[in-house]
Amino acid sequence: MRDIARHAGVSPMTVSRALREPAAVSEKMRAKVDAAVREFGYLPNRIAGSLSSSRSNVVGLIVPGIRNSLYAGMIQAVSEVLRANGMHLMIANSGHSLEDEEAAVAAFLGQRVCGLVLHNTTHSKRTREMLERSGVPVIETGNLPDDPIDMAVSYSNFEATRAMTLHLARLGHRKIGFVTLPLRDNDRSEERRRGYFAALRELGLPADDSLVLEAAGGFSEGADALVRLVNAHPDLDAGFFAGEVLAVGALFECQRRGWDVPGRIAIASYDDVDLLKHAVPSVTTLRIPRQEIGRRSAELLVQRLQGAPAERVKVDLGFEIVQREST
Amino acid sequence: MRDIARHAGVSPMTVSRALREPAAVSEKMRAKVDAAVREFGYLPNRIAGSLSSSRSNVVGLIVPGIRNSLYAGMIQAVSEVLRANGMHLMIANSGHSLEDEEAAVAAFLGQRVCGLVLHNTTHSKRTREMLERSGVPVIETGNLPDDPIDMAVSYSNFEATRAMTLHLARLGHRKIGFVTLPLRDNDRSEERRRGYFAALRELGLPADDSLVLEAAGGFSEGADALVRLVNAHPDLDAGFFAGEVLAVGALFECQRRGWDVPGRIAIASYDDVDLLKHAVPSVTTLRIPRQEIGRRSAELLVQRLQGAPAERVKVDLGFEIVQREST
DNA sequence: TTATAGGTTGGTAGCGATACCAAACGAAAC
DNA sequence: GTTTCGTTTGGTATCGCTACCAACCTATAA
Repeated sequence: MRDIARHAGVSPMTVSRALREPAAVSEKMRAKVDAAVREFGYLPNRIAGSLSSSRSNVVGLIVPGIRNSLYAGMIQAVSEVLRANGMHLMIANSGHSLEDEEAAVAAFLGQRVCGLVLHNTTHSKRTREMLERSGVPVIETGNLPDDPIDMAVSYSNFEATRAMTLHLARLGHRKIGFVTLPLRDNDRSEERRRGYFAALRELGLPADDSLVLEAAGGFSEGADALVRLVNAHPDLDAGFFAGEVLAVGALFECQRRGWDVPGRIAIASYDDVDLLKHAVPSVTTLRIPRQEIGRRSAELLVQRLQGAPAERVKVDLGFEIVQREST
Repeated sequence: MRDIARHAGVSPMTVSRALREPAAVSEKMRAKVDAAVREFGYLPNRIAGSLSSSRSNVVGLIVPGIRNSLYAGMIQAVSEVLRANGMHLMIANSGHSLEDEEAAVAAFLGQRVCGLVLHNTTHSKRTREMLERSGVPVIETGNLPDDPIDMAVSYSNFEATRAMTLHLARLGHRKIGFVTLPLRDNDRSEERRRGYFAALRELGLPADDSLVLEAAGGFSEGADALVRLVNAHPDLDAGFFAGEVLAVGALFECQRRGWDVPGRIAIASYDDVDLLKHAVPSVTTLRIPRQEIGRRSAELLVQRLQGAPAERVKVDLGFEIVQREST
């Protein structure tokens, strides 16, 4: 920057200003600076800028698994909002482990991110301490926390699962199996299980533990879970899968066995991905506004950074049941 | 850090060393520092560290679309290798536009990333200039570039498409349609198209332009493309889709119309995602080592940062044909 | 003409770490 | 006891930028 200033015949201060708030600098100066910047292809060092101003323009995002296409829409939305505001995104993987989350939070705070989005609402003690002490705006998402650290943007896993279970009963299904993703260290899965049982109780249906199966999230696991459920309960008339891959895996299994869906068994899924809409038959599911969650999260962060008061915000973006051919 | 030093009764220099290279500090000092660090929950400011040492531990990754699950495996692999080496990942979206890529590169260089991975091998003039001048290690991927900026890790889109087309012919298919993703600003798509025609020429089959259809990457677009191809060429006996979503969209369309696959028409896809393996029938496809590409890219960057000589490396990780039920 | 204000420009002092060299220390050799 | 060498510790300058305030314009009003 010193060089640019020299070559433009102005002070470094003027260069800095011309780049950050062009309006505060006379047209003549701005032209000189711009010319020199272009000539030398100068790129301001944001590291130095951040250190000096103790402001940064990087937001950290921690997701349980980058690989999971579920988060892709949310990540994209966050990324877009940030970019529109001249900010950047760093991503880390917590792999469903609270320790890894803690490490990622520490690393991000060390990088002095200006905001954090955590796809998780239960944290280790040290994670909460670090976050609270840092004063960095935090968004929690993935579930609606009882005691948010700062801000939360999500939907209720409990209500969503409950609603779909009631929906299946309304369609006449009496024996509804539920296949959940692993429950360990995962409050979302736990909430969903609770929602399922709450619905059964309301319906006066027997809340049989053997109707719930835990499965890792692959196609074969979905197929396998379906088969095990049907073997244990030959009168099963609906399967509700807490993940689109599980559901489609089960659907494929039905195709292989020649079982009519929904004639022999109905299949319902979680999350509205394109695949479910185009599958044959198309699959009934819960639409979770993933992108909207990402968008709102980023917007709340941006607002806070632009001076909005630091108040605990809790946004429930809801969900929707999408009835299709499979139920 | 000054505070920590005071409370530990040592100099700031010793704190800095105790944190970065514990071996260079006596046990006594290290213990004092560690105690103070723990007591105050001190997190070193990496921004200041980077500025001072003019080293950073952040790698930038630019992909055409975060949303596309294709890149997810690669991103995950990059992320894991970096984390294992104490580094971090920033992600940006180029949305298939060279201007957006240029903006992202400028932003990342401004952030003084220590390495860059670009999922693209054609760039704007200014992008190349910036990268070359910056001296930052760069990996290009997604295709094998003729004139790499620095390092390249990929496979050959041309060879892969050619090989699958030859494979379909070997299975007895004579009239093979090809559905490509949009060609604009996308050298990968262009290479694939070339590979397809090269195979037809080798086979002595007529290279009919109307056998190639351009389609955006959705399920309906795949279904639609299949229908249009069959209408134009009633004797079409195979469809090769340059994207798994397109292929499965076409497969679903066959199911809806009751067309036997591969009896009435064979379907081949690009990229080996789980969906293709579990679909009914399972789909023949090209296995592209996406994860391996991510892993190698990150490893090459890490090696370079650890002092490996700055030589132009070009790694071809190849591909594999996965023959399944659909052909 | 001088005072006053508003708008620009420049100088100086950090931001919080690390690089580099000098000082202090301790152990081994004489 | 002194010298010497190697290791550990500390001081100072600096990384490249921005915050803050002082100095300087130019124009308008008194």
